[in-house]
Amino acid sequence: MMMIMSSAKCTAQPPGNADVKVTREKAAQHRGAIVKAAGRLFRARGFDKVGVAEITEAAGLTHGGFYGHFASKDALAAEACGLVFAESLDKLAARGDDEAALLAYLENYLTESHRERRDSGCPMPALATDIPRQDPVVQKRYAEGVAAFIDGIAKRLPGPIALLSTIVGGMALARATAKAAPEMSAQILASLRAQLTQFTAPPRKRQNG
Amino acid sequence: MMMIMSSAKCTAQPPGNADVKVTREKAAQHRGAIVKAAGRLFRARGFDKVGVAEITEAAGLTHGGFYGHFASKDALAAEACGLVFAESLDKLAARGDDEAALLAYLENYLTESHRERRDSGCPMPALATDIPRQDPVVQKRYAEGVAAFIDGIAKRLPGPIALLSTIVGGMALARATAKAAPEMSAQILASLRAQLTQFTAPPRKRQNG
DNA sequence: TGTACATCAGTGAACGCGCGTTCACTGATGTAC
DNA sequence: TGTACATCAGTGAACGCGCGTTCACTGATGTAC
Repeated sequence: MMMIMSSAKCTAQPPGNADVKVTREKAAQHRGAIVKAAGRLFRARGFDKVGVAEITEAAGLTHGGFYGHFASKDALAAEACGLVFAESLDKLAARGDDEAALLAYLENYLTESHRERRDSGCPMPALATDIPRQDPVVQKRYAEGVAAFIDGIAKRLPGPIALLSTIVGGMALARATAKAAPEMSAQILASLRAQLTQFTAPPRKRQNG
Repeated sequence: MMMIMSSAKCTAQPPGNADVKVTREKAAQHRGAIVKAAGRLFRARGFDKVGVAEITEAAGLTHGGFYGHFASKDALAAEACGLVFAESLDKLAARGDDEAALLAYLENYLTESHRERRDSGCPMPALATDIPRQDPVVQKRYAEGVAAFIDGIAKRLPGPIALLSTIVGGMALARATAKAAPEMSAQILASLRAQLTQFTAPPRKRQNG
């Protein structure tokens, strides 16, 4: 209204960034950066509260190119889910194959530090209640991750399912109550840490799961 | 384009339902129906995946009148959170005050039936990972509910925090893996049910939480 | 090695949709007389 | 008890916003010769 302009696009100025195309190697790095950013953001806030634009921006890109890398947001979610489980399993593996290694892992798991780093922490309590509503491929990746954790624990201690349920539920509850009832939240973690030794006791009657 | 009509509203026909106003008692029932429907829908799909329109429709109303009952969707979420915890605590209380009552409650808790009835089941595994991102009042109601459950368990058995963490985490994991790995999901619940007797064993060394 | 051109990774505007919230309006309720 | 009117619970259209996805376009990459 103020300025009379043709409706043709303004072609005088280049569109901001000069590097619109990039090496294939660089493109692969971009793809990896998107998956990594998605892994952090999805854990931090859940699949549905993080947009494609925010993920690509966190990876240093714009959202338009996203669908050159992934068929859909769900496809990215599945890949990110696989990645974060693989990373978490690596953390456990890096500590060793024996009972002491697992206990060290669990001591670290049940801390306020882990509670606050939801974006880089264990994907199981971070994503658990979102999963049933996600794409089947995401659910598959999650279930594979849970199975791998059960196996990983079983290798080091008997009764892996009870142990996994306890730490996942404890962390979820500690996070859910951290702001409104910080003392109870800390008490949940402290209580579970103190009971870790019970899992190392020799098997009593049966050791299901 | 096809029909020439004035832009004035069509006043010839009454707007559908004749009963636009209603008894105060009826209005209070409507309010209760909204909270109840919200309690079910929020548990089933999470706070952010359920809209105000869907909730009011489930209560037999339209969305326009919602803000005559509640200041915001968050305010409803807080009230619904309080309601579903109160209902769940009542279910435990209804079974009695002793250890056997709690075990009966837990046996029922750790079932596929409860797993599938997320909308009417325990709010803790249904809402856990959503809570840290919700309104502070919602977080407060949730934390109060968790505290009440810990107290309710402690009244009947020692070690309430480990027990609560186990069942909440186990149910969350069972639900998250139910579709992609149904056998593992069932195994999680079966394993935890089988281990319930361990919680009744006389205290060994310490009984934190 | 040098050149000409096709490819294609990335950009940014745009689309359609659903959401939380607002608002003018309706007409039965409930009250003042 | 009867009447006249103010109240207010509920309706449905509309608003602004953010989202997932699409698309015309850009220009460096990488290849054919």
